[in-house]
Amino acid sequence: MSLRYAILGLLARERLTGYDLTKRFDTSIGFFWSAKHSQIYPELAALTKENMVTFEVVTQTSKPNKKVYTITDEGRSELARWVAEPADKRTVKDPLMLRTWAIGAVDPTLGLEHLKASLAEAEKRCVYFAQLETEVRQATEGHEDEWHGAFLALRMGTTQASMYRDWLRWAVAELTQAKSSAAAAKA
Amino acid sequence: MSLRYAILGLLARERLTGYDLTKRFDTSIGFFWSAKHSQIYPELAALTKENMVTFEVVTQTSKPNKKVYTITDEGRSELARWVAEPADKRTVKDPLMLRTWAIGAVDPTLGLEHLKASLAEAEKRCVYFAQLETEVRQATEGHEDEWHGAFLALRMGTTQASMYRDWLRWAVAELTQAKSSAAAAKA
DNA sequence: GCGCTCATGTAATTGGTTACATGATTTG
DNA sequence: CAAATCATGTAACCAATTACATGAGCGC
Repeated sequence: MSLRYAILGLLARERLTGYDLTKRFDTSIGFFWSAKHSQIYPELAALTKENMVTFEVVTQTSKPNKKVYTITDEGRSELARWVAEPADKRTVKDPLMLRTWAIGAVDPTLGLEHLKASLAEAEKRCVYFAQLETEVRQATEGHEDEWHGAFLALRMGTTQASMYRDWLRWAVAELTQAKSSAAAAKA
Repeated sequence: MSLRYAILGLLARERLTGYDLTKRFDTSIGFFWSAKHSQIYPELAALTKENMVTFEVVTQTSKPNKKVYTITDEGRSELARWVAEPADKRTVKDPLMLRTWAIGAVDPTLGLEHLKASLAEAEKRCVYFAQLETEVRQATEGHEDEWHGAFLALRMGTTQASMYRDWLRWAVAELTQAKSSAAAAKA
């Protein structure tokens, strides 16, 4: 039941289409909440039925028509009510960590290439978050209060990304060393 | 389909019951993979049918009987095959971050108490991970190779926990300050 | 011509949580 | 005497992913 609040939270700041929302869940806020379009469209329909949001159809010529959603007062107060509630525990599903955890049980040198690939992605992610942070900061100048929570969350994203990158660097170095010393032991 | 590999990974190191596995998912490896007993028992039944694991019934007097599961050679090679595959992206669902992100859109001072409560939990988590790391390190002395991956993963857990705690400390300080300056502006 | 972006939806399936069900033993 | 621990399972429900479906315009 949190997806609807994620949507309301986004719509409380901007008027967006289902397609826009999907992109947000895929990029910026994706590091703490994600969803696919197949989940978003039905939820928007439900929110419309409950008068939490309304939409306006915008006809376009060179692109498909779209529905631009706006949060209602009712939606806004429902969001406020929810924000004040205690939060559930966070859940993480990290397949890379699961694999890393298991490698020792099988072959300590396995999967090093995949780890390197993940490191490359993690580096990109760091750059992305650094950019995002400065962008958002500039775009919201003069409205710091309103965006305070968003900054706090973004900071977490940036920190998390660089921590993950650092871990990967270290893990790659560790396993590379383990591999070479294993090779030396054989020779 | 990753749950089965999480189970196989655990069973590759120890012989465990469904109950034991549930506890593992709830504590140690819970920070990168979690599951409830209602998901674990059926999966163990499926793995047994596919000859990935076998079990032995241990009759107990003062406690209910239990089934101790052992990984088979087939299970072990299936695990090895899976470890070498590229990993899916990790997904995070963090309701606290979602709420924090939204607070500015409503009332920047809302939910501070919950954040403080989360901080208290985060502090405990840090202590727990620090303990776990030294425990595992001692328990596995002389088998460092076999446990290398587990250490790498554990390190991530410890780092993540302290990063999360640091963020919460900072966020609490930020919001406390914002609250007091808002009160001063009114007076 | 091939794939990408924009744009919205539904259907089928898998993954995961909550609740139901039972019961002896230990600890506060 | 109430609550937690040990121990296993099923059923109902909700959440989420993958696949199905459509279609115009744009860049390479």
